[in-house]
Order: sequence, then structure tokens, then C-alpha cells
Amino acid sequence: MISKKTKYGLKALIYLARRYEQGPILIADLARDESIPKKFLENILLNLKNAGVLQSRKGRGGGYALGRPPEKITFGQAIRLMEGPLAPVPCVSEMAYARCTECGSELTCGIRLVMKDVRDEMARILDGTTLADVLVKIDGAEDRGRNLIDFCI
Amino acid sequence: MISKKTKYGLKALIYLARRYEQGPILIADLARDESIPKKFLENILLNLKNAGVLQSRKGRGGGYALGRPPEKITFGQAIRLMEGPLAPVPCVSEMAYARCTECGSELTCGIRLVMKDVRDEMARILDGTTLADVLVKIDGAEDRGRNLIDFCI
DNA sequence: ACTTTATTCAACTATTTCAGTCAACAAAAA
DNA sequence: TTTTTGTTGACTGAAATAGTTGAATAAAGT
Repeated sequence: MISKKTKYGLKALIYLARRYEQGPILIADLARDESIPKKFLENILLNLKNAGVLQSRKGRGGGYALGRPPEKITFGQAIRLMEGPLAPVPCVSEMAYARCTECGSELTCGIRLVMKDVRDEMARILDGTTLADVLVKIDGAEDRGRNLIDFCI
Repeated sequence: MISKKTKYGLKALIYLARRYEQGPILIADLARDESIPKKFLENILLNLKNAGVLQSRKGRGGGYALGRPPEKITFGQAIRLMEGPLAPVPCVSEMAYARCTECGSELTCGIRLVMKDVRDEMARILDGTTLADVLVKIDGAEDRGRNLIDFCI
């Protein structure tokens, strides 16, 4: 399960992607609209900014915005920043490999053999999904929801 | 990342699968061979026994064994028992569904739309891999390792 | 210059989970 | 009945999670 921090962060990124090129967005507005504790959100956005995913401006007219276009930010990047490596075990991580302590022969570890496949599939999906893709998915789901209602009427 | 508890538990299951039909295995032997803290391992095995995955016998000649054949125990089952649901968010879990608190419209949640795919792929792999499958994978990997050495010689 | 509006940053706290230990207890075989 | 072995619940220290508090800093408008 992903942490609340990660979930809040992803919600914020989607929110900012939807309003890309509308100028800076206030933390307060974001926190209110997505019901995220404001002070907690400050920490999260600051992290994402230091990682280069977001940019900010202080003072009147300031706020947060994406650091690059929604097509250039993937779920995989964002999740790794907030949640850590995607891999279920460190010895199959591509971005943050680490040897499993006390795991004799790495090539013949049964857990590793299975978890490698899991990691690769997760990476395929999450690194292949940008914020722009998610906006399209959401719009599609909303349309399907509307059609269902129209059909009922 | 999976917890040590889960990793130890999976190692123990693979160990017991390898020695299936060799009679009960002592916790002490398992702990020694896989370098798992014995007392911690007791907790883990007890959990798996209460869930029906393992069986045990007390007294001399006792020990732990799989509760059913290795072809009938999947990685998915074991991981769910020790680590909890596979799903990254509760609202896409098939075995332990829960509504995301304060997540307005479930059908149009961007996070949910992506995480559904992740969960389904994880479930496909982990529920489709039995302990028997893992033994075969390990043997295959060992053979490949041996051939590599032969080739070098 | 001064105030308002915002982000930034460090530090602090409460709750929960993780990882592991301890010691008493129960059962079965020798 | 004694020894061997598993069973169980309670306990502990460390780390992660989920925040909160309060002050510093920067930019814009007056």
C-alpha cells in the first residue's frame, strides 16, 4: 500500500497538471479542493520542488506549478521520489539496487526470480504513464460515466 | 518493499516445499540454514499455520511442514497473509476492498485508474506462481549457472 | 519603506508498524 | 515422568508515518 504522503502528492500533481499554464496555484487552494492537510502538503510539494518536478514562486501572485509539461512527468518518477524504489526487494531494483543482506546466491534466489517479474511489470506501467495520460484517462472515465447516465435517462 | 517478515516467510515456504514429504522440519534447522532469527521465525510460521498454509506436530519427531502440496500454495496467498493486500490502494483491492476515505468519485480517480492496472498485473504474476513453480525456476537458474561455469572452463 | 501574501525550513510530537526477544506453557514421545 | 519440541502472549527498542508549530524569507503592491 502506498502512503498517504504519496497519495496526496499524486493528487496534487494531477491537480497541477489539469491547471498547467494557468499560472501558479496556491497551496491553500490545492489543500482545500483535494482535502489535504495544508501543512503536510507544504512538506510534500517542497520535496517535489527540490527534486525538480515542481517549481514555485513566493509572494503575491505566487504558488506552485509543474516544473515541466505533464507529458514529461511520469507516475513512476513521482512515486519513486515519495515512496522510494518500486521494486519489492532491493536486489531487483534498477534505480536503487542493493544486495540483499544474507541472501547467499543472488542468481538462484526464488524470491528474486519472481519479484524481478513483478518489478518489471510495475515499472512498465508506472514509467509508461505520464500526468497527461492520466488526464486523458480521467476524461474518458468521466465521459463513460456521463453516457451511462444519459443512457438511463 | 516487502518486510523482512514476508521475506523470511517466503524463504521458509520455499525451504519446506523443497523438503515436502520428508516429514516435519525443525524450526531450529530452518532458522539456521536460512539465517533467520529463530524466535521471529516462530511467530511467522505460527501465523502461516493458523492460516492453514502450514501444519505442525509437537514433541520429538515434530516440526513444521506444508499444509498442502507445493502446487497448491501461491506466492500471492503467502504474501497477502504476511504483508496484507497486494493492491497499492485499498479501492482497487479484490480480496480486501475498502473505499478510499475522502476520494470523491471513485470511477474518475486518476490514481485509481492507474493503480488498478498495477494491481491486476501483480495479482496475475503472484497468484499464478506456486511454490512448485518457484522450485522449477530455481533449478533452471542453477542449471544455467552451472552451464556458464562449464562454458568458462 | 512597509505591509500583505506566499513559500521555506527546522524542529517537534503522536501513533503505528517493524523486528525481534522473553518467559511461561502445552503436548507428545521415549 | 522427563525430555524434547512447539505454542502463545506479552514485551521492547527503533524506525517510519502522519502530521503540527512557529519562525524565516521572498516578492509584490501600496
